[in-house]
Amino acid sequence: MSDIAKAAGISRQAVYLHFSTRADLLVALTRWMDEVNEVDRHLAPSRTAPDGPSRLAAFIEAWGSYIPRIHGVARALMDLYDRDAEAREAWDDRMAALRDGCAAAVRALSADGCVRGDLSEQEATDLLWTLLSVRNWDHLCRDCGWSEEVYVLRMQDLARRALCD
Amino acid sequence: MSDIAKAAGISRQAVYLHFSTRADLLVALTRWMDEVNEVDRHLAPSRTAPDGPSRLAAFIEAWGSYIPRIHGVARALMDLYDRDAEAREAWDDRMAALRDGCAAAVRALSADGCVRGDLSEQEATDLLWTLLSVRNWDHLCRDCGWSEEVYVLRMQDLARRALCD
DNA sequence: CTCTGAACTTGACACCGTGTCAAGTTGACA
DNA sequence: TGTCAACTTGACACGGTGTCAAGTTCAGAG
Repeated sequence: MSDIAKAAGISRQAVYLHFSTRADLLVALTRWMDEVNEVDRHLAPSRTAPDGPSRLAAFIEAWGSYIPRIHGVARALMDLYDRDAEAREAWDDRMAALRDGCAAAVRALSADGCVRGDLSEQEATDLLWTLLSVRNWDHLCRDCGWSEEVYVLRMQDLARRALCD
Repeated sequence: MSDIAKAAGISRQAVYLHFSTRADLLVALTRWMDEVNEVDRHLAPSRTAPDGPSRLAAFIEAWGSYIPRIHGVARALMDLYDRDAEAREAWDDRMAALRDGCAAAVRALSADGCVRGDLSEQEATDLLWTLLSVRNWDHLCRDCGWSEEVYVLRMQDLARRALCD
């Protein structure tokens, strides 16, 4: 909070005039970032994709270009996850939104008959949701040094292999 | 530290007679758990597997039965990661060990000519390493409610699909 | 049997970060 | 000119980590 106040050029106490707690600030920040980043506009190509596989690819493409922009806040939010109920709620809410996207992609695949027979829609969604986690992006792009482009390409490929016959 | 002292039936200060910091304690705990869990013995079936694919499967099997036992400590160590250099070192060390296992599995696959042509050995290792992360286990087995058996089966399948033609 | 030293005790204290509170300042604008 | 919101300084409580000092307990070596 001191650092934030310093960066904003106000006193530490003044920050509390706007956000009641550190978690509250982070939550407001996520909301603001969603607005600024125009999530819906980025997701449009995914929703209008002609078939299951291209919808999956477009979704991963959108997600892959979104993560780097929210990454810092996401990390801070994850850090608070175990210690603050509001932060947990905010994070769970964002992750639920991601899961919805995954579920929609899986349904589109399923409608095209592309999903493996031995995988329930739920399991397929779980799997995709896990593959696309922020942690995995972090691991591949930060720890392993993959570029964002390579991440998207490899993840598109991986998801298709994981979910389709 | 208070909780640990209470659980051990000694005073909080006495804990510091044995472990200089919280991180030091966690690091010692990981070492001790590795001994108790006989990591090497569990990894033996993987090392003696007749071919690449079965080595991969055996490795994932071993890892999948190992994670639940270290999970609590792993979480605590991950939590300290950003705040304590020693904890970071300990965690990185364990993850490097996991990566070695992944690299060995990839080499075994490669020797059998099973690895996809468009994937370098390093990329394949990165991918497997990411798939097998503790976070992913957490996500699938805790958040998604997969059983440990299902995790192993699905992950074996996923890894094969991800790495092989 | 006594002395020593290791393991432990109690009871302080410093430091840091979060969050709270009170009293005073500044400046726009009705 | 007076009011109100945004801000200031300066204090404080609380919880967690880590430190320090002084005293206790007890097994075992001499």
